[in-house]
Amino acid sequence: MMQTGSQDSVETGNADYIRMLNSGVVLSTIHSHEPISRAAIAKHTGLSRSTCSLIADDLLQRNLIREIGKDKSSGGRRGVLLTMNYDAGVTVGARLLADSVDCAVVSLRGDVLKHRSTAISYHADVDTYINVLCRAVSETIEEYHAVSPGMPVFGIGLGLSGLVDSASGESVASSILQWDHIPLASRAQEQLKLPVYIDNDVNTFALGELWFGHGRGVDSFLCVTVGEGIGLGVVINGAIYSGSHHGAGEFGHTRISDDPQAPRDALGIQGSVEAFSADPAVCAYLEQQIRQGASSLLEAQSGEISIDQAAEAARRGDALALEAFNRAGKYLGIGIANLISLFDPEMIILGGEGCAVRDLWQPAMEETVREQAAYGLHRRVRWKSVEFDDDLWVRGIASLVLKEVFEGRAQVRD
Amino acid sequence: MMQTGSQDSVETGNADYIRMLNSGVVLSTIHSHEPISRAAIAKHTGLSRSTCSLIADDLLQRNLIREIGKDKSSGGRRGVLLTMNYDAGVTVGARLLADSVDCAVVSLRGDVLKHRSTAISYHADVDTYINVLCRAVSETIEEYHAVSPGMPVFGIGLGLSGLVDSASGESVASSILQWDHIPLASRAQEQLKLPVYIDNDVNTFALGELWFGHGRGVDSFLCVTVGEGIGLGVVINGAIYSGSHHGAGEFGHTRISDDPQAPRDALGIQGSVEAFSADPAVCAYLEQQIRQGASSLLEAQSGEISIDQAAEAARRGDALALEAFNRAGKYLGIGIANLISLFDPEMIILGGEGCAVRDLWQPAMEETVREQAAYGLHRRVRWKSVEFDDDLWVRGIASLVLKEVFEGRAQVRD
DNA sequence: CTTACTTTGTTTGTCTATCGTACAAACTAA
DNA sequence: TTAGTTTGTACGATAGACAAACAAAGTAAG
Repeated sequence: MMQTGSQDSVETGNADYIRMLNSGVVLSTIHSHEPISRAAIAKHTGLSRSTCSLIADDLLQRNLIREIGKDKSSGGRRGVLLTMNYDAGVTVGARLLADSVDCAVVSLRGDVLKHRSTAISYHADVDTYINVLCRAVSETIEEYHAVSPGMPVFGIGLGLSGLVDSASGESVASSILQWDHIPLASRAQEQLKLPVYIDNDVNTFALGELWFGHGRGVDSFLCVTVGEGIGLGVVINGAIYSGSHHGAGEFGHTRISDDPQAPRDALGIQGSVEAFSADPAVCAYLEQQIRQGASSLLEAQSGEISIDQAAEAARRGDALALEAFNRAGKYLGIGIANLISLFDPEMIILGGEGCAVRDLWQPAMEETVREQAAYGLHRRVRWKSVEFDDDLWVRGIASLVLKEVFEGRAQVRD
Repeated sequence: MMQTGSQDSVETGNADYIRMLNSGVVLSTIHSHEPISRAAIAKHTGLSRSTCSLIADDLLQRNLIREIGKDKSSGGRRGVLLTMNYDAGVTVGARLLADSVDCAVVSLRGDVLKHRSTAISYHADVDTYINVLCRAVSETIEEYHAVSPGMPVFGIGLGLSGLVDSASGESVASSILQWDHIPLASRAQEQLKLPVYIDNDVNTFALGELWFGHGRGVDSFLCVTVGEGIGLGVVINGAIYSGSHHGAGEFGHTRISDDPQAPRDALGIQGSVEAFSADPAVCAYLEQQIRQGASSLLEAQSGEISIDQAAEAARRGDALALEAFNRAGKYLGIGIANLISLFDPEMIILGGEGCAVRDLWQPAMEETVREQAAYGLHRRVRWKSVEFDDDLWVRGIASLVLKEVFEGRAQVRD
């Protein structure tokens, strides 16, 4: 044999494949309907009772699920209830930020068991950053193991902003960390001696919602995050969509204004959603208005205004601050209405740091969406929002590992 | 049995499913690499030679493929070459427009064999429209059968603008035909006694490109059509994406301007791509500028200006007309740059009636995209465009039927 | 022309996963 | 106690994929 041939990357089926497929279906049915009996799984999935039994036995042997007591009777023999085996081990999620690493141990239930933040000097070089990152992860695991000794760790998830090639484990481009084609996953894996998975942080946020949050059982939805930037995680057919070059979901950099005076975002793009509605944009707008003589509680402020100060002023009734948040909401609404027109999602989930002040911008956002969405599609969208919580970020990132575990690729010891 | 149970719509696998899957893979390998031998198919797909042989025999028996002579020898026994059996039958595609029906017989190769347009009185009621439509289809088939008697017709595809539920065969909402929840497919099927499939016309355009055009073998791409409106067909993972409520791809109605003076589109949305860049928008802009006293070759024009007149003036060097097309291109560029940021497609295909004057707006469009796309993602997009041709629309619509045939759901007689 | 070597397509036997049916166990209600 | 349900398992049938063996058909060298 000279060469294996040019193997197109098409998915073909065989007995193994079909078992993997059905196994995954059974597992996710248990995950989303637990506790549930074998017979009920059969009804839900359309698989035969015998097949479900065989698969369940297999999952029990692999220690991925557990039997816990019996169901109520529905007229006959009581079913044996199955649940995920959430105590089989834990996962780790770490969020890579410009000046710190947020690291957490997360249970298979999605509970954050240990969470710590480690400072990193701004613009540290790549080697230093990776070293500090790995030490932070190791120490977090050690601290956790001091309390729960011997608990297996399935793997480490890393989340960062920018373009990330999750398949190859490479950070392709990151505006915050200034990284360019860094083989992050393999380098971290070398040091940590555990499987490492990486992805864009907004994608992982969406993944967390898909596994644990509002997105459970929802086929396609969008996660819009508001904060330092504006992010978008796209879930289509129950899977993250990241485009052909890992660049899908750059919602913050889409333009919604043709005004030559419009502000610019971090990438220098003018009139983008981020340039109007991200936290820094709100602050910059306020500073500019005050410089131009607008009256506000904040004008006493010397120099830069923080988003917290702006929110406080707005809550005290400051007209200028209220208008600044309104404006942000309005432009975010234009962008989100565009998303609805393009993706027609089943659900939109709002998240991110900016949700802490959601009450200040959401009304304006919703009004704009109502005015603008084509064919009234916005009325069919289910809206959800998550209270801001750092745990949600790391939980989502840890879900990267979870996906491997639950899809049967990770081996679970006793 | 009280009820069948709540059958989630998850895809489970069994022996039939896997054969269908592999059959489809083999067929599409033949389609994209024909003529090709059984052994070469095995190399391409990763399936074993014996499986490929069995599947090929099955396809031969079902008359979907043919053996045509032998391959050149590559050192040993010569392989038997297989191709699609393009002569097994034909399909029909009909495009439903406000005042006419475009109907064509299309070969399995994608060639348009017979094409005719039938006028329909503007705003005819639903019953009348469907009757005229069905008669137009029947007559087109008859005319074709007069030349090629006895050729089997696999089915009819119908394409129309607006929201279309292709699964249930319902036209949910159509701004052009003023239809609301019309069970179009079943009603046409009753009269025509042939399987009828329907979808949004831009989706079918994309489908045509996926099967026959630039999209062959491309995993995810976007089709942007410019004309009376601005449309978008989204292909993700080799399949049309139409959203949760059939509303995905309403690109024309996304907003790219916050100017309170911005024009409105057919749905009344202000500052949308369609309001700036569709053909009527270009004409309206010209008329407005002339009313305001701008000088132009077109000012002699009494009343309305057509897009053809505008194009002619531009080609003669008329500064105002040139600027009008430039402006349309610039705004389309903003919209397309947004699409790149959101979808990160492998390829973008430009089509539609407006492509007849593409030279007048494309440079401005491309320049805007270059300036604006985040992370330079636009450089990785492959650009294609199709010369405007009415045949492309009906070919795409007929592909709806083709999909059924090639995926093995339609039965092929001898 | 003969021989050695390749490649293709088919045949055969083995393996595995699903499914339907049958059946025992477990439970309810009359 | 009995009749009827529901659950979980066991067993045989079926179907698909695959590997290995094999015959057919070709090439190339001597």
